[in-house]
Amino acid sequence: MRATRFLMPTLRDAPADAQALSHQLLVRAGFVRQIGAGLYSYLPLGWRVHRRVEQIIREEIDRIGGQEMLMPVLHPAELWKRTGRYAIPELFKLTDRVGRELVLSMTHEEIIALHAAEAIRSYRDLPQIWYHIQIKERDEPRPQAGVLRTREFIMKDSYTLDRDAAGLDAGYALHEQAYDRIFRRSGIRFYKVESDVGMMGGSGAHEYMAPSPAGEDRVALCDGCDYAANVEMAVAVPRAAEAPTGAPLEEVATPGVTTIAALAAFLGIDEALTAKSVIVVPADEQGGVVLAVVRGDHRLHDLKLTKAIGAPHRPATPEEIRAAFGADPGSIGAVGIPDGAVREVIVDREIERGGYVVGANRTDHHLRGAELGRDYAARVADIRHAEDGERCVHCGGTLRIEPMIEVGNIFKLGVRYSAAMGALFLDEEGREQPVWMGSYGIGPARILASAVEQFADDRGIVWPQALAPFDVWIVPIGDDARAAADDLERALTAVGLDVMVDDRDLSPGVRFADAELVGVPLRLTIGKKLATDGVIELKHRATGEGETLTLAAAPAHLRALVDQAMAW
RNA sequence: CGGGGCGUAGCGCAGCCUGGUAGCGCACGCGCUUUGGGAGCGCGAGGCCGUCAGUUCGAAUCUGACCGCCCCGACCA
Repeated sequence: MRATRFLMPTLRDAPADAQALSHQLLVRAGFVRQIGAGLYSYLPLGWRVHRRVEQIIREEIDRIGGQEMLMPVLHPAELWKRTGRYAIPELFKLTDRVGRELVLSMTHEEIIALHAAEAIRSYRDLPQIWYHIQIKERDEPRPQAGVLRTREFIMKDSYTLDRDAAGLDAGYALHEQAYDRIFRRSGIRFYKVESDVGMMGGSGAHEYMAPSPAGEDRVALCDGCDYAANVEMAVAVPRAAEAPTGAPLEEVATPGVTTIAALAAFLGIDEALTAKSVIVVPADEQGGVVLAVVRGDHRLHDLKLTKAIGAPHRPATPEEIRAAFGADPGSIGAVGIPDGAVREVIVDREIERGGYVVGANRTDHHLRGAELGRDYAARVADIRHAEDGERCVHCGGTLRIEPMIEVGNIFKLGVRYSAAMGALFLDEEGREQPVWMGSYGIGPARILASAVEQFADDRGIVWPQALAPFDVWIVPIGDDARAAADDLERALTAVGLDVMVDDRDLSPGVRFADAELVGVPLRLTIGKKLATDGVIELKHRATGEGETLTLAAAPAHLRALVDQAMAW
């Protein structure tokens, strides 16, 4: 490929609205261009990388027996109504000219189940692994960080179809193997972490996470063992608090004290000896408010509480709190709640035992020594936020919490979709059974962006060899070098390398800078030393190290370097 | 959806407060020079100043509405 004929609009300055490093560099280096909020075109450089990622994924899903197919983006709305997903706010909905309702799909469980309903008749037809690499549409409330969170993106999604839970486990395990190979081959740093199965149920899920400051997820990692979990799931041992039991319940006046910090200061005690009450209003038909209680120095985790309640929720307003408890916010507690004031009390398991200072449900008063069981009843659940620096429940090591980009996920769906769509088969006893499904996603653009985030330096992108848009970038300097560059390009192409020759009539400095910005791993400079010493120069983008070699030696040497860089 | 910010040439920005013929850097075209780390000189092209409506003799500039984009939060099955 010749730079003079290649669309590669590099910029000296990044657009002002690009925040994430990957966003800035991908635009600056000419890989992508923004069309609208969360909408991007991939220019030739970007698309080359994307296709390399896709190809790795394709090879590895094929290796575990996946069958590639292609399903439409536009679906009849009726299918989504059947599975109850039509109400998802992120689902794009539209009508055609005669008023038929359609959706732009965000995943393909419905279609897969539909095909299964038609094609799978017997246990003899199972198992199956079907996948495609297709555009997905999501009406994101807030697209951000360049290509990391977009409204339209390409996703590999595969689906396993099995006769029972054991079969699903096997299909899941195959995907664990495939995903491990995919991310290792991509060259990015990643973790496999425990993840929430979400409101849709399901029996198990993991996410594949690439550490990056631009990541939207938070993952707890143990330095002593391989425990890794999304904070939505993470459990940790908090710092110990000596909350004595057996003391009588005692009311204390706490005038003007409405925060935990003020309460602890007023009483001269550790915040960990208090209990924090949070009142929320679930968004379901049942009505009423829920009182959630965590230790005073802990944070409530919204998603954990959502799971505990079984519905999303919002904070109660001060008026709602006064109406239910007859006391101001800041003096609310689980002891002595007026009859019918709440539909449920949920306390975090860290304060299941011990006596704590709680709100007295009387403005400007608290209670000392409140104990679960003796003084009040509640359901116990894990609803607190695990914190950086807390100890691992498995090994006692130290947990740290890092931002990460979700690059893939694997999910045991069970029979939810197959049952809704009538994907049934006959087992060996002739009984009708629903197909057991799993779904497995990967976002190639996120792998691409993660690589930029993880390896870029102050000169630009540094691609892992496996993802680079070109393997080799040749900079010929001087007229004599042009012919040599042509010969070298042919020779390198002949050994299977992707080669860019920067034949632009620009100063060497500009071309070196562009080569570094674009991030191709190997750069060859053809200059004066060819005439004087018969050699050209090779420079490694990642390390900056250089060496010289002869034209004749270049093809075999570079081929070996590329192979070595992609070995794993 | 709540809060904040920004829309002027391909990119980065100034001009707006205080209304009067739209500018700078980079990039781009032509010529000459230059050729191992973002070259020099000269000439040149490129803008419905987001849109619409007001105010005014006159609007990039003042007012209003709308649209778009970014950030924080909410949301993200």
